[in-house]
Amino acid sequence: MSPGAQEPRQASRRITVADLARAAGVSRSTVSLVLRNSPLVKRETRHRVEEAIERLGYVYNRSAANLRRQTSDMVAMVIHDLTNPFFAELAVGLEEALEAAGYVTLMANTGEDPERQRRVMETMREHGAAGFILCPALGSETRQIAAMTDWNAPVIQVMRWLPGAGLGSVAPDYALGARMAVERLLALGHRRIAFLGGRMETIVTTERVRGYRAALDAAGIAADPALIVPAQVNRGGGVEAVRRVLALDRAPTAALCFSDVVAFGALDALVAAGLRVGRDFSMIGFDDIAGARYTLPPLTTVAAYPKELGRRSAAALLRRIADPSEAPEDEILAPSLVVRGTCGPVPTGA
Amino acid sequence: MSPGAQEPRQASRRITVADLARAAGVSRSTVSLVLRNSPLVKRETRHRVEEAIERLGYVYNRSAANLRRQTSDMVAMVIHDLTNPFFAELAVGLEEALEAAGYVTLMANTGEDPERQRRVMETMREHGAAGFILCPALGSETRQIAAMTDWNAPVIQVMRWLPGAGLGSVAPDYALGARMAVERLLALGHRRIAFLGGRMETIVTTERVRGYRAALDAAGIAADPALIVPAQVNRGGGVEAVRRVLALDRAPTAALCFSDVVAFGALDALVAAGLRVGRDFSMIGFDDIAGARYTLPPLTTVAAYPKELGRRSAAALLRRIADPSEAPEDEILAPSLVVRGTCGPVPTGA
DNA sequence: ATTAGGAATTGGATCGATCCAAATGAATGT
DNA sequence: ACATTCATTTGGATCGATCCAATTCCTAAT
Repeated sequence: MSPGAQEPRQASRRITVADLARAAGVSRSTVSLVLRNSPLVKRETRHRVEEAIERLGYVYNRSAANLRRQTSDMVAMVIHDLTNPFFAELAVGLEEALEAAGYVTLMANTGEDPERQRRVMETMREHGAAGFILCPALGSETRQIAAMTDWNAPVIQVMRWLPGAGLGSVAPDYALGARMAVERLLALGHRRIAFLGGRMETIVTTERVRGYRAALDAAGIAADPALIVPAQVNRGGGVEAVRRVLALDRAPTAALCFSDVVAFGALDALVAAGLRVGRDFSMIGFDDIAGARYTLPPLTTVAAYPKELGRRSAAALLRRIADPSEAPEDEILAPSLVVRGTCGPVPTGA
Repeated sequence: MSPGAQEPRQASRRITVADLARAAGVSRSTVSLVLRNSPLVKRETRHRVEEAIERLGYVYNRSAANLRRQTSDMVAMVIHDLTNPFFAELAVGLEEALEAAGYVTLMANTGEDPERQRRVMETMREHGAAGFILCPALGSETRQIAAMTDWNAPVIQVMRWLPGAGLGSVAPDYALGARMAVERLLALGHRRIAFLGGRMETIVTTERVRGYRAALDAAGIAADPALIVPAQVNRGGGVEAVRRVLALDRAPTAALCFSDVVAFGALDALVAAGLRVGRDFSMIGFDDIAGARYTLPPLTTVAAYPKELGRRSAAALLRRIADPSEAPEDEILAPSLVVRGTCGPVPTGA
């Protein structure tokens, strides 16, 4: 290529309905009807317009259409941590359902920063998002979130929720899930059962601990505070928490982990300590993320169905968009216990 | 609440610049100047308008503004698998950088479906996305992707790329990373080194295998085809691949895994087989995702810096948006080897 | 030939903000 | 008092598609 022969980008004017109208010899109105698949247009006219669309390489402008129609086909998804596999799966289920319904997804990751959360939600509002799926960042102020009720776009909280925000939510029954898990361990004869990982500032943790306590209570066992070990919600947290409880005078024989990811770390730490998981020590995770079935032994866990949760929240949001007068609902999904290989009867020595 | 007392949602008309103008006793133009922080408006006028904004609860309409200005502040991010932690981290870095630059992110997960990919990209185009970040689904047709060059919005491919699409890309130097890893293993005395996981249909895999081969070649070692074991890119794949190579007549003493996630599974399988990783068997992962530092022993791996990759691709895209005449570039990031605990000298018995 | 009725099409106004050229206001200099 | 300059402000047109009421075109019935 000769020097300076840089092809200047042809800044050709955008093709609009007016251009199509001219090319097809009809009015803008007719073109618009064709674009929206109206049955009003004569077959032959439709063909002429479609031919023009093809020939001129027309691209429909959704923003312009939405402006005029006073509608929106964008939904905002505001998540606090997409690198958490649970949320990633949720996000995928959500996006899939929204796409199928003809919506596009505006995504933002807040990284647990309430200020960033406020900012991105404001921006998305200015973009005219038809609705919001929100997993609130830690430290979100109820007052601020509750103020969204008069944003005239519905909001659904997922996974976490702010009590009293009055917005509607979709989440698993954490307490029930934890209770089911602990009951299983109790049935296997375990009496010293730990709760590993999680942060007591989050409702997700407090709910799970509540279920854990309820199961012990029901069995007439006093919960030992030393066996409740909050820790980071990642592999490191699991390793750390296991080390902590194994150092105890009377170590537990079983544990419910805050999440599968924590359980992964816990598993590693137990193996490193020379314990055979499923025989010397029993363990249950929470979430049933995709990786859970591949640990060795495969992880017994409380399935929270993240993808399904995403689909449900999409459905709930779309319902509210379709009929805004409908009152916000709190949808609670029943978890189930997926029994794999990490649990066994309490060791005789213990 | 008495029956039928359902508060009808106040469908109050949207507040517009015209309303503000009326309320503040100025023209629409002046209001618009205030909204855009123009230095032209007198301080006192600005205050009056700002007061009106506050009082009426005005919400800026970005779509309308973008329509008139013939610009867009939306960027499309089309990813094939968000549940892969590597991509999740990449997505987070990307979104963070875009948000900081004042853009919002349109997100879609294609789940490796080229047809869905085509569909969502078309939709995002109709929404007027200013640019595209694309991690192409397996089986994407080069022809179709290459056609995006005249979409008049820049496209950057991340992680994967279609050779000859002429679009620009950002990716780590996979071959170099693999080569570095294998060279390390060679330096430790290993001679039978496996490559575990990956799918030969993806360029990511072929590039990594290329680097693996190059290192062996340079050391004068003939690559044994039996030691190259493609497998699913998840924990299960790692477990499977390890089982396969351990069953070999002459099992390897070390392995480079396609990714960290594969390495997680491989680690489990090695431990289950009674091998002490880092002593009896050496292993290197690829990616350095957040979980890599928490395995036991901590995983030695090739760092590909997913978050940084996200930031880089955002930067590259923004550059191209700012100056579309700039030619597409292929940006290749140097990986580095993060040495942790999974490698050691070749066992004497071997 | 005329009319009625449905099918198909259309022009002009509209959604909300911005651009542009032009007008107004205030302040200074002669 | 008048011209000149600079700082502010402004109406009307515009971005691209859609709505609406009204019109034109057909076909069939009288």
